[in-house]
Amino acid sequence: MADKPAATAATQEGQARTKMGAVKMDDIARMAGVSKSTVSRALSGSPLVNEETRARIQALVESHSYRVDTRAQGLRKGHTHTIAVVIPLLHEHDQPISDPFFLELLGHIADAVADHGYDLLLSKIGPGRTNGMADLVDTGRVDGLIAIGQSTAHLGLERLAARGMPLVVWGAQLPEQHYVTVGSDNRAGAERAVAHLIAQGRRRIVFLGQRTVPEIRLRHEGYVAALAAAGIEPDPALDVPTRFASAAALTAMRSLIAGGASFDAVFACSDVIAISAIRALQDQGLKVPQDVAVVGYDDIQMAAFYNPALTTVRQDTATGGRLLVDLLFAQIAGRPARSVMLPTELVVRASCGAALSGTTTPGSR
Amino acid sequence: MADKPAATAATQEGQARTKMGAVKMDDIARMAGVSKSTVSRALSGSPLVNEETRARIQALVESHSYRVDTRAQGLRKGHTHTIAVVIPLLHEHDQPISDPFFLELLGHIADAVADHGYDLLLSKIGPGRTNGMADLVDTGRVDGLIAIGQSTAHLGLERLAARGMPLVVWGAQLPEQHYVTVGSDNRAGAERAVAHLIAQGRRRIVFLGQRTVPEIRLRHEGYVAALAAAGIEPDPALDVPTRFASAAALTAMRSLIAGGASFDAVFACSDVIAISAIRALQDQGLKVPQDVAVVGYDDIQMAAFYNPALTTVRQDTATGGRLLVDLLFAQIAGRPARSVMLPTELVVRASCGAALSGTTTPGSR
DNA sequence: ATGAAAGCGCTAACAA
DNA sequence: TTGTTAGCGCTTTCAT
Repeated sequence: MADKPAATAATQEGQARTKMGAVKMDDIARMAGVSKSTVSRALSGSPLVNEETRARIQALVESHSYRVDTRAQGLRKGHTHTIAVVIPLLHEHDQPISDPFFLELLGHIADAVADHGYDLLLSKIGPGRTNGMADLVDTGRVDGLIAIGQSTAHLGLERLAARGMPLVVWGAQLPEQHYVTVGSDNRAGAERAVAHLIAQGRRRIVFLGQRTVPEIRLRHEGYVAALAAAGIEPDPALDVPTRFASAAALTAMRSLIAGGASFDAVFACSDVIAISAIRALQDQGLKVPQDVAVVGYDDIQMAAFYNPALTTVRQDTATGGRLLVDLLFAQIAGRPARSVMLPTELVVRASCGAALSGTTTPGSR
Repeated sequence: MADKPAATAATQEGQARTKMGAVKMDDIARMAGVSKSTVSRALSGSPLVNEETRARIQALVESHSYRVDTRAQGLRKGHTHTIAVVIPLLHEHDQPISDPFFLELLGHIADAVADHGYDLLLSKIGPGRTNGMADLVDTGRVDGLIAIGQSTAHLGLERLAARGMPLVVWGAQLPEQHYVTVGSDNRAGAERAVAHLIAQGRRRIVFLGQRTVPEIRLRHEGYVAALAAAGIEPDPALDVPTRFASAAALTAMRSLIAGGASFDAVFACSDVIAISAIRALQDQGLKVPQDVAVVGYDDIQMAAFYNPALTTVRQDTATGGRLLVDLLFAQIAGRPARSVMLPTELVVRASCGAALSGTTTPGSR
């Protein structure tokens, strides 16, 4: 590890940097026999620079693999070319949760951000400290914020938006809300899923999810609406709160079963929760979907591969992620941005006990 | 959304910013009746500043919620206080994969980075373009790099390390390698798992994973070693390459079955792959573990909740993530850093058909 | 078509 | 203990 660099160093004649002392715009200028300003212009594609000069500069830039210092550039131009993604739920109870849904969404956001030529800062700021989010832009680290899940931060988010901070959040669209959200139609998605369960002849349907989260509250409304449409009175005993982690869901389901509750279906507020619930049911010798039908939410990749394959409400993370980013850039550019509610799709597979002839298996369609 | 800010604005007397025009250090200095330098000193906890002055400055800073501009600070001090995490596999074939293992590791890295008071830049640079990684630090965007999975970028990573760039990669420890890695003992982990399968009486064991990835190659070595120890000759027909995505694994497994291969166990190179494989087996009416025993790798949270619960080789993402970060900071500080190989643990659950009396179910221990 | 000079917001000598 | 003066590396008037 000692001589290799030296050897390489001897190769290039200019040898800009061996380890430190990166080449700067001034250096390129000197070598090209022009001024800093000209180099700057050449690099930013200004038309007021001689083609020949530009070529000479380009060559130098290449051969020395010079890159403009974005930090200095940003300081001068007043922006950062990076946006932050904040995932409150990433640190539920100081333990990273690992819901695949987040990574899927994050992946799409990363793509979209990169397409705009921006960098992405991932922040672990919790929902409690929205001023932490504000700092991110106040200290000139990012140009805007994307929050995934409003969680309990609603008020804080309102404050940020009121301050004119570029901000888009993935989550529920609340009444009287002043910040921009992108999210699926939680109410309709849940209603549709529960209606489907009812159509299968299920009547005692468990609601598995924590209603303190705005999106979950909307899903609960959909649940209630579907029941109402069928003339069913919601039973409080079947309203089971649980966090998004597998273990929490398992525990919740187990104690429901232990409590002797009677039910024939479960509407779980995420696929991860659904999977844990199924596990708990099977452990007790209950068959899914025969004894208990289960529907999840999200349609994470693994949903199709579980056994039984999971019926679930698909959230379109691809267009969601892109929209999140587009709306943020609109705000940064000073253009108006309006909240968007994405339609959901009920993906019927085996776990809900629907027309088994049509069981959707991955790859089979 | 129009009058709220105005109302709030009237509340605070100083009213630093309504929307733009963030307050700067100069402003605080003027208000405090001191110079910029004094403010700078006060804020950085310098001992050469009068306590009373410091208090006055602090008060102003609070009331105007002033934050120093990290971009300017970094420009001056020569660092960025942010490090980049590059996940090559995040964009296999232009499609984001969503292996929970990555999120778990990423979460721990995020924690550790935050503990150091640094920011985390998430980059989608692919394994092919390691010069893209170099740019990240050359353009002054980050102080160092963490690559998750060396994938096919080995040579590029070597070059970066040779240039003296702070870099740590999660992956396999290759011979003659000049960059620092953190990773589990892939060879031993795989060997142990396969040996366990053999101990259950299985002899025809499928290897499910792509050997072009260094870590997978090591796992294959372990697989071969375990077979050899039992006097079993590896059958090339049972060496099934597959990418990390669920769909790819499903396809691979299906065509193996369709090809009429005979086998009684599967060693899958990730839990996601294992789950898809089980799905494929069950679709064909094969029982797991009775007909085919399956072992996975990673021990993602969901492994315990699958049906059957997955026997798997646990990789300790918590200490892995922390180590990755610690070693990177060591390099940044100019301290020496040595590669670390983490021990793995075989977590025996139902899918491998081991002593079923002891089936490990989540929460039951 | 190019150069000189003035900053972007901050820190770090060097003085006082 | 505090202020003054230079920059960090770049962009951008304003001249030429």
